[in-house]
Amino acid sequence: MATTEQPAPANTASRILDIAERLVQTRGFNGFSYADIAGELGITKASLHYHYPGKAELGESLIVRYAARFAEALRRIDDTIPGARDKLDAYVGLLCLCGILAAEYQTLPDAMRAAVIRFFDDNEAWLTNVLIAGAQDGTLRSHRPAADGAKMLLSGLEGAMLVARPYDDLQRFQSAADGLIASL
Amino acid sequence: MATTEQPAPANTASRILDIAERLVQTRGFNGFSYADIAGELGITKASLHYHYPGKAELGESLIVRYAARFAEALRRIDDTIPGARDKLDAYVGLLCLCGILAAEYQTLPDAMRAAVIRFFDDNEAWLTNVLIAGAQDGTLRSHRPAADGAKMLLSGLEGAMLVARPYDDLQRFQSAADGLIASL
DNA sequence: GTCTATAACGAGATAGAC
DNA sequence: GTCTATCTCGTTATAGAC
Repeated sequence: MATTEQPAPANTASRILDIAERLVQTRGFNGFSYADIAGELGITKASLHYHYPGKAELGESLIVRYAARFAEALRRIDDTIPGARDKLDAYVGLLCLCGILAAEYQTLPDAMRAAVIRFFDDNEAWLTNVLIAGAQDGTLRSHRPAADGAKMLLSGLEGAMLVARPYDDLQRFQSAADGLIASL
Repeated sequence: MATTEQPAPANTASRILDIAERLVQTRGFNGFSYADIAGELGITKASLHYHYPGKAELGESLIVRYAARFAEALRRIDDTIPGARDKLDAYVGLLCLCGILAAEYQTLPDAMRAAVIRFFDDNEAWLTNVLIAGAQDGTLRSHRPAADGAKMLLSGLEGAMLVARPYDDLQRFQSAADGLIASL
């Protein structure tokens, strides 16, 4: 039964995060307000404060959830994709939220700053492992230490997202990303 | 006479831009207010509106001046540095303002958006020329079309600035930049 | 060219009823 | 859990005196 089953409508708290996440990615953390979320969700600003006492807590929950999902996605890549190069291709499709938060870093609440740093550190560690594995099995050239390559790759991909943003051009991002990976 | 000559104290209008430029680079365009500038300059917020009617006009003047200075610096590089690789090293030292504006793009006044796009386009054109020259005289490898290399280099450098920001680590940026250029 | 004073608005946030 | 009502603050901006 229940042949017309819909995906369970998420509870309010997570729907708030869904909307906030989209707004952060397009306008930055300082570029949206409680009013934006409330309007879109059809409830009042006051109700938002029931779920998240303040915008800092909302932002922290946001980035914690994002980091957890990201870590899970990385695990899935590790479990299902063998080749280093293919792993990197899959990785490119994940990256999103933290670039814009890096740009806003100086104006973010403390808890969010720490989470942003942690996110980059985790990404770098994961990338380093992939580059090491790729160098060992010969699928990637290794002209430099894997840790340096990981830093450059992360920087390059975040930058490609950043620059592609004004052009509103996903293709621009994808080809820059492809070029970066091809150079490894 | 005038042995103790100081650099002529800039007029108010340009001192406003000086302060605003520094604030944009650290906090983003939406991360500072007229009050910040007024406080630092020792005048009132109202006086700022005499020089720049609104924040959008201030932002536009800011980026126009920045782009002009940047173009002049590029000309100087072209005039004084022969090698493609050395040109790129000098270029890395210039880059600064526009990365953070790219991140904020969706929330910028229209006039600023256009200027941001123009800035990236100009940079890409200049880089493309340098890469072509370097390929012709053999000082740079040319594994891909110069225009693609220019896009990747610009993205990579802006990204390196972006990611280095939370770590407050100029060395991190410099080594990423060196690595990018070395890969050419 | 700079000031005081104030307008007009939007932001995040709180109290208390339902 | 959501509402109405209100508060406080910071923001951009304007009017008009000096």
